[in-house]
Amino acid sequence: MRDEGKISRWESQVRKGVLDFVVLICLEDTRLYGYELIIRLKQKAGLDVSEGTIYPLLNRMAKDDLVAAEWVEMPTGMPRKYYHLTREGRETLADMKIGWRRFTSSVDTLLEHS
Amino acid sequence: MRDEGKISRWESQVRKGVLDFVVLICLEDTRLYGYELIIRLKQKAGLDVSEGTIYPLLNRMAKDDLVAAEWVEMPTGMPRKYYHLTREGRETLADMKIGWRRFTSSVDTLLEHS
DNA sequence: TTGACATACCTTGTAATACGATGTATTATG
DNA sequence: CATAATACATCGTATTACAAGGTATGTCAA
Repeated sequence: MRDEGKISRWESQVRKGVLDFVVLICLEDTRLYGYELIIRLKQKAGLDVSEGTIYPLLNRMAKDDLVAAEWVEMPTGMPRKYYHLTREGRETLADMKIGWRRFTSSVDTLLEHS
Repeated sequence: MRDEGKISRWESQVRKGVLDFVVLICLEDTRLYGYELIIRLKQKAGLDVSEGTIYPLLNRMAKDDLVAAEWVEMPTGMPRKYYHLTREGRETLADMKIGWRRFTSSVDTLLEHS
């Protein structure tokens, strides 16, 4: 029997590093709140990210001034904390895009040469 | 002034998850010893991986039966520990290749839709 | 010959962080 | 009225990359 656990553990590892990146991508054009981000990552990229991951991550990025947030009272239900990119966040995202392309083509080169 | 640290910390994060993957790729066709692996990752993929990273990683993968190793005495210098893929390592690598493609195209989809 | 450098292995400590579990509060639904 | 969904948050654990430091051998220039 094939050990699925080893693969999913690996996929979790891969997600790890790229999570900041995909979150910034999602926030590039729209303001989103945490819970929405989780759903969007699932639907648009097939990424299962838990709440215990996303909320500390958003806090971290806010502390690093990559994103900023404001509370929005809803006519009904819980208030939402909407996040958007800061200027610094956009600059960082631009750098990450370059880094991402460089990195994936490195891996692809390795893949081809084998 | 632009904060380079934030990017390089991120790149370190990205490498993290994919490191097992690229190491298995490198071992797909040839036997390599740890020190050689470090040099090869640097030259072929531009990945700076330190010894404190690679040796524990190889031990971990050996414990997981993805790779196996044998000592080879050299006519001169330190003996080398040559690693090669096990059958299980090849199966895992095949799964990882699929996972890698799936994952990168998810990210690319996000990138295009923004 | 001595000291520096390269090769080659390893371990220990630390810091970062993903994730499950758990908790709170509100509203809708069966 | 209980359950589920929405929406936030935190805590503890486990994983792990990496710097720093250690061991050993060989080469080569000063």
